[in-house]
Amino acid sequence: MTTEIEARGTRAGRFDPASYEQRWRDRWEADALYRADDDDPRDKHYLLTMYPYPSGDLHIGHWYAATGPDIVARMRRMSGLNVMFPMGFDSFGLPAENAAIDRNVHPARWTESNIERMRSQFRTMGCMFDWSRELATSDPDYYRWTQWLFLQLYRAGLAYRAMAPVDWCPRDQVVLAREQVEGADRHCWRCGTQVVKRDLEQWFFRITNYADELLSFEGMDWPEPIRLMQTNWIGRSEGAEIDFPVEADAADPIRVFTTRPDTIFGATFMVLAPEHPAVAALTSDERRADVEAYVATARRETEIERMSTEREKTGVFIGAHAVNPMTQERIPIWIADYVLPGYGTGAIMAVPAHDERDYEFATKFELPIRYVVLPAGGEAPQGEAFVAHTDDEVLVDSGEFTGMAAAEAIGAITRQLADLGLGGPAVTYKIRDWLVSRQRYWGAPIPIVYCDEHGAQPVPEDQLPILLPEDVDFAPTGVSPLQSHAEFLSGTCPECGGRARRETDTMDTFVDSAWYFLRYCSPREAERAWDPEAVRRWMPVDLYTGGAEHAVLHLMYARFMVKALRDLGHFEFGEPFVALRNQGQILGADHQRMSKSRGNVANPDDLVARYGSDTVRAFLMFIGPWDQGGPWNPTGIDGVHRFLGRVWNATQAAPGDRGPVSARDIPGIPPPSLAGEIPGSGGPPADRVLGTAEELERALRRATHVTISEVTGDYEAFHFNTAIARMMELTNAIVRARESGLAGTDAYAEAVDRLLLLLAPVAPHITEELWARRGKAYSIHTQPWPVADPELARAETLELPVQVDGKLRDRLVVTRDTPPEEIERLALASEAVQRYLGGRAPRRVVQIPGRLVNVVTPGD
RNA sequence: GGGCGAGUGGCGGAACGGCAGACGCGCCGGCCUUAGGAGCCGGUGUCGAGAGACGUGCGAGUUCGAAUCUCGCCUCGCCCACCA
Repeated sequence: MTTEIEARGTRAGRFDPASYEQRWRDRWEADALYRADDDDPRDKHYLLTMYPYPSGDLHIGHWYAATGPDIVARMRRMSGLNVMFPMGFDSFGLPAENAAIDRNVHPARWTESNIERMRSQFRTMGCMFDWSRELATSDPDYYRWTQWLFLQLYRAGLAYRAMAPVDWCPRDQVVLAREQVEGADRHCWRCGTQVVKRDLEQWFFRITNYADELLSFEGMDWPEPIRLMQTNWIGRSEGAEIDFPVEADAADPIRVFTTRPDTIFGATFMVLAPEHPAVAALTSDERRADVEAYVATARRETEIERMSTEREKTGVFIGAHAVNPMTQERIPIWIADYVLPGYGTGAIMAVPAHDERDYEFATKFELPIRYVVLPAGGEAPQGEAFVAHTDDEVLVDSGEFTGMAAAEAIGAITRQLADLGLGGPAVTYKIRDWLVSRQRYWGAPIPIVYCDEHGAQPVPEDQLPILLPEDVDFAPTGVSPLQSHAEFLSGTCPECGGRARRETDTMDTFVDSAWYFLRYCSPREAERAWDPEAVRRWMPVDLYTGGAEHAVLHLMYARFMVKALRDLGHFEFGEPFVALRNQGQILGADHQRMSKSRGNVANPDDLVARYGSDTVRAFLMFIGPWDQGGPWNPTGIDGVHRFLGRVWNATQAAPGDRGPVSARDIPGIPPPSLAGEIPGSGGPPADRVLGTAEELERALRRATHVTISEVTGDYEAFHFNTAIARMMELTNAIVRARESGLAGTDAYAEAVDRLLLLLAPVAPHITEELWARRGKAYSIHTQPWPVADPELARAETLELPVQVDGKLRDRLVVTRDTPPEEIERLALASEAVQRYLGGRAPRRVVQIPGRLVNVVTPGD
């Protein structure tokens, strides 16, 4: 059902989106209007928006996310670029398997039907997706190459297998990557269940090799918050590794990592992680029972309990001593779970005077606290650690280094330790290698077999893909359903040709998405993952858009993958995404994240059926800044629909159509009461004054060219809401112009044509329809982008605000070339200004040319 | 606890250090109508009859001039969180 907007005073047809939207989409499809041609001579432009998981239905958030980049893609194409804007589906993943368990439908069938539904919903949006490049990661033609990629990384030593304590989701029965464990309570990113630790043999990608390179964002136009999050996640710390000799005979020294080697004279004890390999050997007989009990407790604890800062420090003395290499002092060795096994060396020198955690521990267990760094001339604080790290700290009580500035001492002490062969400068990172094994069915099988004789062996590339069998049992048992599939399990060792057992884990779906942008370049390539020529042509992605929630997941994995493949010689570039923009998230009406379980998912289908696709697109882009998002509220969509209705009417005015006249509301025409007059001198009422026809046309052209300039800038900056506001203003000006009898003039035609071109990226259907109705050549979407003429955009008169002491008191209308002395004279002559000046001379008159005048009174 | 970001009418939101509230919703009044839940026209920050005064979370500061810059505080959101 369509709202009718009466076409007053015109012979235009009804504004009825249902009558043309589908028709134009069919035409674009038939003409392959949006297909990106590899051989196009124009400059390439690769614009990508993150592909969705095929969850079932396209919701309002998908529309919101896709419309923004679609607008930019369309504008850039009209600006003369050969734009590729592909779309596909991230179709491996757990929900498909859960659907299989819950509803007894095979994941493949469930995924296929979801893709089909979402593809058709996507098409109603009227985006310029190049569907000829569509891909789905669960397609064997795709995951064959995901497996191939695994083998490339394996051969390069970037994929390895290790026993590791891993985060395990007890509900989804699957291992998670560190990046997939969220929040203070350490819950699963997917289902929210608290994770537990498990020791398992797992496959890892060596992303830590690229930690330093991933810290560099040089030449990348990425949002600052994303860069910060990645930087913090990588967590580079510079400091020193220091060996502490152990008293026991024949024991190796214990190596610690510290960022504050300048505090070593205050190291009064050592703490090892309970898991530290030296613990068992160093523990004295009389302490062994306590130590073993503590280690066992620590092992049983969940990550949550262990990581809590609130919790009181615990630990035990292991009955051994080390020697502080600087003081030669004998210091006790403790174990405590606040020292983490996976970071640094898993052991610390404890400096309670200068570390809050060590301070708390020392206080509880009555260990000595010695201040060795203090503010210049300051005193040791009472009852707390001194952790500040500023420029004016000096060492005290530190032997030969006493009196040295702390910043300097860091280097000096590290050097001396290095000279003594007791360590040296070191760098550590928080980031861990990427755990890619998943004990699940619906993913790309890891292409490895295990031979009794030859161990883990890569599957030869010519045997790819390793296909997922269809006939499996989907009960969630904690092991992959593939483990009970005899036929799948049996493989052949490439070394000896003997029987080998297949790896049954599949790959994290983030492996799939770490390279899909490469596949889009040559999606039908049968013999290779990609055609190097096509990748050279299209990559890197010029502009990538998507949600900020992928800051440390997908976006970092994709960067890693590209750097690894570059180093393997597959291409030259080292970054996949030159520019990145994040859309905000559309929340449910209840301000919560939209989810089926909350029942707050807004579906656009009803709105599209009622208002048409263009109105929904324009409304979504109008509600606020695109990068901000917000709770979904369809109130106000009528206003946007009305706007398109006014466009419909205004653009179809026949010569001679006119209505009541009001020059007042055309932007650029100053209120006539002020024009050319001394302010305050009065004049005829605004709404009865007419400009001449020539003046009205000039004003309309000015409005047109100002709008071209502003809308172009707004689109480039992703400020779609203000761009639409500007087009609403131009539309209102055109409606007024028609009422003034301008329909049929060149200025009117120019305004209408430019408005349609500017609006085309936001509302592709109505603009195509109106373009055709105006007898213009198909398609509006291949027309050149309008360019503003600065000469026409410039107003010949200026309206200057006149302030007194910074407060607006009057306005001055002057011609552009009025000299400053004249402006000052007019300002001072103003009645309002005189009132505030009270006969006194101004202390000062500030003029910002073309902006305003501020008269400063002498004051009291 | 740390880092980042945001607080503007009844609502969504505008505003290179220079006219606060663009544009739209809603509301009020009018027109047109058998009718109006359509459409069109006008009004709409708050207080005040008015002139005018006051207004961008709170408090200071810089400036001729601050929603915008600086400092402190409050509230909300996101990310990280015993990372030595």
